[in-house]
Amino acid sequence: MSRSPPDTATDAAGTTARQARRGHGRVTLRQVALAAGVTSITVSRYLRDASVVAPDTAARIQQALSSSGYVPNKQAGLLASGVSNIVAALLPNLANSIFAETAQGLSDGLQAAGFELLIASTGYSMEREEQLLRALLGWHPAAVVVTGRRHASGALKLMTDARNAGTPVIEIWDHRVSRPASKASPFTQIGFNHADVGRAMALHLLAAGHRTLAYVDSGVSEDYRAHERGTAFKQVARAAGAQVAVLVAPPGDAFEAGRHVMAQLQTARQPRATAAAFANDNLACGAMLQAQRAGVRVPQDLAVLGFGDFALGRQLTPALSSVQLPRLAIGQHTAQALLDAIRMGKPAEAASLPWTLVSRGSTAAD
Amino acid sequence: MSRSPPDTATDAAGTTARQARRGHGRVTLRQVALAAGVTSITVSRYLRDASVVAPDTAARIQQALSSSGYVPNKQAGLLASGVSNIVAALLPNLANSIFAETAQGLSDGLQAAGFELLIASTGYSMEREEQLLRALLGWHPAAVVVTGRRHASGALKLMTDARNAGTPVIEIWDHRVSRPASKASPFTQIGFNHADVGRAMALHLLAAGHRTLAYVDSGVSEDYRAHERGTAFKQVARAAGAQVAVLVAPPGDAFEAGRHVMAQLQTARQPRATAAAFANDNLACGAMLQAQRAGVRVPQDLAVLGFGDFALGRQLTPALSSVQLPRLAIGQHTAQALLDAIRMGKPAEAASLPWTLVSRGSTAAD
DNA sequence: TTGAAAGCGCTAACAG
DNA sequence: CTGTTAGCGCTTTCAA
Repeated sequence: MSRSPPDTATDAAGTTARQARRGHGRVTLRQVALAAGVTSITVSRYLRDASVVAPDTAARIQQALSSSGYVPNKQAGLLASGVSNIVAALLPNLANSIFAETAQGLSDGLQAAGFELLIASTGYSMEREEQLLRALLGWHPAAVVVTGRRHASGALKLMTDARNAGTPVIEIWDHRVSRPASKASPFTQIGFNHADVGRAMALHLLAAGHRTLAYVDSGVSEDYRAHERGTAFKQVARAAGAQVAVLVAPPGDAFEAGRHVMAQLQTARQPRATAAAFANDNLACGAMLQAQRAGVRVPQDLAVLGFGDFALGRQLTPALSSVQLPRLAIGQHTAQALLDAIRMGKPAEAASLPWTLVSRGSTAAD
Repeated sequence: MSRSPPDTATDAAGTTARQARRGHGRVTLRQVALAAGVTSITVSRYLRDASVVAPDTAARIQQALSSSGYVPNKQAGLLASGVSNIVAALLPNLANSIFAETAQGLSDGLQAAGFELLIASTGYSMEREEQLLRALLGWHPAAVVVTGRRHASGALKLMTDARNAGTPVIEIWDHRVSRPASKASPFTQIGFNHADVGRAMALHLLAAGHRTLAYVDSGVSEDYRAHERGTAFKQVARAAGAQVAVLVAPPGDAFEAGRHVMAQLQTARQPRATAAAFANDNLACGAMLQAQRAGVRVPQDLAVLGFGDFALGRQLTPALSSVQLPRLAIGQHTAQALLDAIRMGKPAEAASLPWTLVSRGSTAAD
């Protein structure tokens, strides 16, 4: 006998035509169709709406399907149909409960409508945001969700291109009315105005009679929303004739940072603040725990105001005053707006969502 | 003039041949190629390794590329190449810091290797896990990560099929040596043995002299790992002659639940427990805060032991004793194991990762 | 170093 | 109700 080429390459012609030339061992629609004695398109139709095929055909397809372990290939499906059921979302962070709840709201709303959520966290880095955005856009998502209105220029270009190609692009967790007529952000915003919150925080403390204030900013220097709240806080307080010191929390564990800042506040040489507002509740809680340990009375010696209204703050004694945010609502609302936009083929509608400053023991006036 | 059909349907025939028959307005490889005066395949090669094309060709391609806003279509790319760079991961929950850190570890490890993470949360529901698994498998991921070793039967079938098709499947957050020879789990496990932890928790409290114990189980009934810790805790404690009451935390906010359980412990008719172990740190912290409020001294009146070692527990006074877990390590290790497995074409290797019971003030013996 | 042809697995469009 | 044909955008294989 003559030697045949490497034995993987024998005559080949046999096995159901060109069976395994590039395939990857997975069951395809055609294999299911063959087993059911129909063509792929019929199975494809059955899969989307079983009622469009004849009952007995349906039965055979069902049979073939369940004995095969078929899993539809989405790459192929989306490529062929051109419609994507993916929504790409970029959040600064998933560990933080603030964004986790938003993700939950988004996820739930989309899941119910048959969309899938491709999610990634940027760690507050704009550079990483751009990279991730580029990668996620490769999936040609039906919509894109990003956090905030500040982005790297490359990211902005990608967002603009996507929007021009008809993909809804939504910026969440911020909402800022466009300036005069200049460079109004061209993307839909769903969130709230952080400067408004900063002002409300200042007014709350001023109303309780405080005239020497501190604002403790986030240690995450890229968290511009925290800075905006701080800036507005400072402006209002100073306009009212109060003194304001702005401190920046050290990076790392937020509880620890809060403790540290509290210790710092107590040893300040300048006139000692009688009230402090924090960039988030974790910082504020850390500060409260430190106060407890150091014998600083809250609110008598120092009033403490947080941001975010996390579960923990409500459990402290005294309970922490804070700003309750539409965490879940942002996600839910965004999901809804996205779905509407996708269906209508129009950009999504912007929305300003409500927040509430909740006054509790930690800022009670005597 | 004769009326033309609805004015969207005028002659149309013009635009660059069959241009818009099914296309979707996005820039394709071919458009870039046309602009650069080459064919698509050349651009494709350039994109993967710029050095394989002639320098001047490369220059023109680069030029065409950057002036076009081209974003590669991954659907098409993966379909054609048959290799996926997606890793699908299913976690019970993203809000909880315990899993968020694992996600972070996974994400970082995969990102560095050019893989993308498709992540979804099951809310501890096996049914949802199965649905999500089915959906995620449609992307034909390079590997699959699920949480725990218990799954719905449909999910198990999917996992088995995937593994048989050569896709590494890893179960994280658990590690249980296979029983005699019976139904050893066929999937790679990366995590730790929860019964071991439960035993260590009991031994720790017994060693401090406690003989009347309580175990506060998670209110999430599907969290079998918490139950396993509880069962082991009970067995060891009873074997040592101690009394053990098992309580179940109410569902809902964990801090609140912890408070509630603490109140319950103090009004129990049975012999009052002198030490309580909790299914997680959030419950334990809620209990500590309630104790503080109710004047129960920790550890003198009641020793408290948590699980998870969350940042908050360390800030309380006294600091919470807890079990420090390889949260991040599970993610990192899994990423590494996955990558090795994908490259080697072998199943990933199982691993038991270390944890530590950290003794602090809340369980200090007098 | 570049191109032509074929095909990944699926679905749109039009028959029948 | 079902099949045929073509093609989504990219990559593989082979040839030049």
